[in-house]
Amino acid sequence: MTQPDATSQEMAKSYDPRATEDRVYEFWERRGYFKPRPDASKEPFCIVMPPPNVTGELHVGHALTDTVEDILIRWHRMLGDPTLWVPGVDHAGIATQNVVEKQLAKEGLSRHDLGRDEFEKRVWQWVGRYRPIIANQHRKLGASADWSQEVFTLDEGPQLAVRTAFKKLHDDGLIYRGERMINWCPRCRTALSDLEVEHEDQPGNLWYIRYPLVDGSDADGKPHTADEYMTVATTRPETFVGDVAVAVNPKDPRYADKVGRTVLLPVILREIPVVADEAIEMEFGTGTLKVTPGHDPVDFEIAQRVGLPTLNVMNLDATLNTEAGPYAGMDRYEARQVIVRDLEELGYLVKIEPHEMTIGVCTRCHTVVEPLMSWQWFVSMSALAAPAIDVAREGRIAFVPERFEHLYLNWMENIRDWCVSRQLWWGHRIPVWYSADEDGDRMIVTYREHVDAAPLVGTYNELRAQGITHEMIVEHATWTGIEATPIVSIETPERSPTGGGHLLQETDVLDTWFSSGLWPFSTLGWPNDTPDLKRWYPTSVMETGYDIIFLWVSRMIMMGLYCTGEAPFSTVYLHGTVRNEHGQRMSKSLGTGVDPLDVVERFGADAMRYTLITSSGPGNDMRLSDQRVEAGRNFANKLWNAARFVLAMIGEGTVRLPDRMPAADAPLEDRWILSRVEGLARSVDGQMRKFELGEAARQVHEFVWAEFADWYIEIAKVRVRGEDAAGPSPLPVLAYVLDRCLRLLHPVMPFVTEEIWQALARKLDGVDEEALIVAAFPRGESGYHDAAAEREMELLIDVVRAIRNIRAEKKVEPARFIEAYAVSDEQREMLAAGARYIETLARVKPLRVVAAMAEAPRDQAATAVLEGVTVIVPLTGLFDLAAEQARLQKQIADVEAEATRIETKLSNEQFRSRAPEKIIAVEQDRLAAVRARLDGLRAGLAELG
RNA sequence: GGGCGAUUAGCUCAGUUGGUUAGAGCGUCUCGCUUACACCGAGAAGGUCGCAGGUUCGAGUCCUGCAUCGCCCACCA
Repeated sequence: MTQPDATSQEMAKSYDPRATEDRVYEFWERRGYFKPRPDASKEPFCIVMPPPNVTGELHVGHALTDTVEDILIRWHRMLGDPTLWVPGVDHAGIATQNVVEKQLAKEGLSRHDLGRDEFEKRVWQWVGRYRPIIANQHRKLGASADWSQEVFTLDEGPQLAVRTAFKKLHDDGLIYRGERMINWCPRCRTALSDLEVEHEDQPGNLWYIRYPLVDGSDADGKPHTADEYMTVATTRPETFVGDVAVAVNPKDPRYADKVGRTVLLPVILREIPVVADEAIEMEFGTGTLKVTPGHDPVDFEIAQRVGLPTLNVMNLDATLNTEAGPYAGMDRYEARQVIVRDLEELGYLVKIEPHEMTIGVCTRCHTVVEPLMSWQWFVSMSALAAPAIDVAREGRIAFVPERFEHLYLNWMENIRDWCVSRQLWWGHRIPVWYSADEDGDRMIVTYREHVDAAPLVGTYNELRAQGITHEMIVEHATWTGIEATPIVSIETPERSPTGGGHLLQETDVLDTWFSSGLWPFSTLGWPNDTPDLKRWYPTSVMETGYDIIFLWVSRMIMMGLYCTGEAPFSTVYLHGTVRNEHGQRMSKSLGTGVDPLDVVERFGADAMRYTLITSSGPGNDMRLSDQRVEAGRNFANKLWNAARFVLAMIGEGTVRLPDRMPAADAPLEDRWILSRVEGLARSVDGQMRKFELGEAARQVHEFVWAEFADWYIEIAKVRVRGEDAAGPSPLPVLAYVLDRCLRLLHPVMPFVTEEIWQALARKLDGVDEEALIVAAFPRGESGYHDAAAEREMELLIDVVRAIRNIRAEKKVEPARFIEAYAVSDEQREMLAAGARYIETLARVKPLRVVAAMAEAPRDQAATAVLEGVTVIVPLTGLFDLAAEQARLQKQIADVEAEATRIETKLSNEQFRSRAPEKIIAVEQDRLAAVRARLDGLRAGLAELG
């Protein structure tokens, strides 16, 4: 077998990710390991990657996504499941349009200067630049995705999927066009869905304005105002020009006699009625609401209930329109100032109170959003939501962590229709056409040939009558077929069904999340019944951040069920938000971001992956700091050096791995480490199945460092170097355990493990796998479990620790060998066998294993009492009687407290009668052990005098 | 106004069905350049598990209330 041109050279003293990662990745990719390997007998495992926006480079949130998904993918690949990870990129309509517009602005251009076609070309150039950058970044992170399957949301396939889904929804009556109150971003100049509006708390004012009540009319027919007023409280005085009524609560006695009368709007001099509606809170302000149905959703509803007209007083750029009389043309905030000033001058402003309020802003540009009436396309949600609620309730889709299911259900149960049309140029153009020949008078066209020229607005026929050709309209205009009949078609129609040939495609595009909702199956070929779709759909796991459950996850579930009849995935795994070390959200503009590639450059991808996956539990936010990544890097280095040692031991030869349970007379430490690594594999398997990926990684870390490196390797050194190297070689076990560790760790730290494994595998007999990435993942089914070995070894370790502890406390020079005794009856044989390890590891020479205290010197000796063994360390010259007494007394106090605790528990009748027998037995055993230790400690103290 | 999460060692976090004396990393202290690793090794110190009740033989873990912080949802102008 070949290897990744890798470790033919000597292993460096410390692991260098930069010298490894790109080469190893290239090896995997060249060998085609990322492509699924078919195995009809196994259940396929498929993840479709959440497509990052083409707006720019990956941030650390993407690194977490890649890490989690790559761990799952690599794990399943190693389990032998046919495994596919589909990568992709999102066109991100509004976001990408904004970045490209910003770029244009630097050249002093707007998109209108270029025109729609040219602008789209510019965006495609942007895409062409960033797609490879993004793909390369995924590679740097180690993502083992099948790059031959990479999809862009504006590729042919997804385009067809979008048109097909739109058509199906429309034909089923689930997409409709209508004039509704929507969120409008005056800067992006487009409608937004409710989810694209962020709510911010802002200090504002409550302006109290009084409207004079009308009392009959003057001789000239103009309304005559009485010296009575209705005072309203508003946060938006500028909208008073759009008021159509003043509303009070029908139960409010203060205003009962006013309902039915009219008031006169100052300045505008429009007479509007006083109406009653339950929605008015009597306690708020004056209990009187000015009703502005054109610019407030609550007011709109009131107007609908009471039967009042809607008045739009704003242009799409948030300046006031001609309805605003003297204020026409002013920006909304300028108008606010002028209007407040005017009202004050005219004596209509009663007072101003500071008032905290929440305000909606555009997610993309943070401009304050304007609620206004507009013709848009909507998806009717309730019918789509019902089955999507069922799949979660019935457990056909599982949420990890579970708590997010409630969040999902709560939102789904209160779902509202989705405004899907966007007045943008970048995106999936709505597959709707209007027939100019037939509906020319029912289409409003906005024609603009030059940017600086004011647009011409009229019906299609009116513009044609002015000499503007159909082609010019197609090129330079936007239009909306307000009352025209939409022709919905998957393919571009040649002519309308009734014959008209001048067709104009709807100029709006779809919300980016519309195509995102189709992602799990549009990437696999839907609507065509492709082999990929058959094989991989429904997918296995959808992994993404909990912050887009509504925006994305819910829509995939609804659209998946609707379009394919199946839930698009069986598990939703949600990760948290990665913050910087100060707990701040990452933000490019605030400069609080962490560049994942920079972290990879400094510490290596493995270190970052280990850190990301172990830094918090599933669904929880985390903080990423250099300090933590350093720990990950250190771990990679530790593993590297452990491997370096093992490989050096093996030298030029090869090793045959153990293939059966070690015999009972095999060395204790062999039986111990084999049992431990077996238990580790079983535990990791369990954690992985529960999606506790971080816990799995931590466990391997703990094992590699604190058991394999600290103890087994140290003991193996003694075995290999001792003069009595006649015993069995530790090499097979050393190699075997290292191999297990590499396999278990590979999904988390793929680079360093593959690099080491390639070097190791060449020295192993009986390994027929060609690369770790496709090697079998251990599941702890080798049958090496040995509880007795684990217990005995633990005791041996405790003996070493006890001696080290005494040495440190008594300040014995580190290099000096001292004499020590291990007194034990039952464990004599085991201690004798392990004596040479204890001697080396604790710097003891000699260790005398004796059966009774009488055989050990008691004068000027420190004592440590363990379970079944007492350690005696003679300290002639270094001994301090008082210190030793104090040491023993402290230990006695601790152990006595423990004994008392257990005694109390065991003498409790309730405990004895109600606790399970197993627990009682455990407590009894513990008490016996603690008492034995206590006896030993007391005897030791007594002997000191 | 609802909902969710967090609160465990100086710091950042684990602790997944309730059951030994609650763990890790980093930091701190004392030693040690011992031929895998100073990105290391040995030893140590450090925690009333936010507060108050409750359930239980037994609670960091379950229940109730409260506090602080954070997030999400929501039409009080």
